[in-house]
Amino acid sequence: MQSRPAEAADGDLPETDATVTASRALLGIIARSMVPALESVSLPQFRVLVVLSSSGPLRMGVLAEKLGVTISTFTRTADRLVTGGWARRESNPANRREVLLALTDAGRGLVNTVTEHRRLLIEDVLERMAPADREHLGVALRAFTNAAGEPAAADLLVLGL
Amino acid sequence: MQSRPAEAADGDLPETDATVTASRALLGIIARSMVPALESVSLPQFRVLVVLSSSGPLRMGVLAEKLGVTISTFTRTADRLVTGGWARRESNPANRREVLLALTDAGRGLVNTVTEHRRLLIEDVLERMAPADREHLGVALRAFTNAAGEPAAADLLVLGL
DNA sequence: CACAAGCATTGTATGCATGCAAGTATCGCG
DNA sequence: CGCGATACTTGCATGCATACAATGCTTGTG
Repeated sequence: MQSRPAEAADGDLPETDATVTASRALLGIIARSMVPALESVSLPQFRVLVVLSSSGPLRMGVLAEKLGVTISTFTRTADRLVTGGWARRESNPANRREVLLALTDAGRGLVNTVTEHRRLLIEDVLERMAPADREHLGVALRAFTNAAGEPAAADLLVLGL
Repeated sequence: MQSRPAEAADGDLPETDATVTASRALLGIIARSMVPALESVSLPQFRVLVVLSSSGPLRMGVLAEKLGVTISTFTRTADRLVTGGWARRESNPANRREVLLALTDAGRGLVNTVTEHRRLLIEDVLERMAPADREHLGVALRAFTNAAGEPAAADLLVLGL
């Protein structure tokens, strides 16, 4: 019934457990940082805001593609974001059949709030660590990130960021 | 437009960036590990399975409470899980107005698959790190987890685990 | 035993996400 | 200039999540 720490299988590294556990802590932080935003917009909607905030205005079709939904689906999502005041439709003067979706200040603010909140929470934890541990963590995490490679953007979007 | 690494505010620790970045890598892993499961059940449904897998059978009301939804909402969710073969309703002989929800083997298997997949992905990354970095990571992550404290179960549930 | 309290399911209704198919406006090429 | 291709939007339909109110058993207590 319980999730025992696995009977130390063959290839098991002793660090695996620590990492799995830490990932839960980190997840808790990430989740907590998103709660306020999710009271304003849905997860799929928030994903759109995140994408826009790191890319700038994009065409409807491109966004639909990035999010892995059909264009028609995305049209409604965009409708809701626009209605909510989080995003704005802009027409491209150079090609009037294209519609660009852009963040409003409110939309950008929502994403920034989450990002900053998350930073604060993480910093909070770091500040409670011994300086030596903290330094080691910095070095080791860089190595970890390196070894992990770029998380496919699509993967991250599964969970909304 | 871009998410600049913040203009090195006052209290900023140099490790914050590394941690934020690593958290993205970790999130990518977690997300990827869940993708297969999410093709079978929805996120809210998966959360139920996760809770059950670490607690054993629970009463409907308790589960609804844990998930932060009304009992009526949860009844339907349970319906879907039962229909899908992931969970089973059991009546408590000792108190026949109570209904327990329990994982089926399929349900337990689904959760285990995700957990194991996640472990594998993490181990994969760790194996690509220099042994020294890996050791440091282990030590430092334990300290991090410690400093972070137990992530409130409710927080974790926001993202489905 | 009768009745209030406890526990879950059902009826009803809303909103979001999603997709297929049809419709509309615009562009670009011949 | 006209017609096929592009880029979105709309109509229509489904499924999930959600909640409030009403209903139906069960328990426990007086």
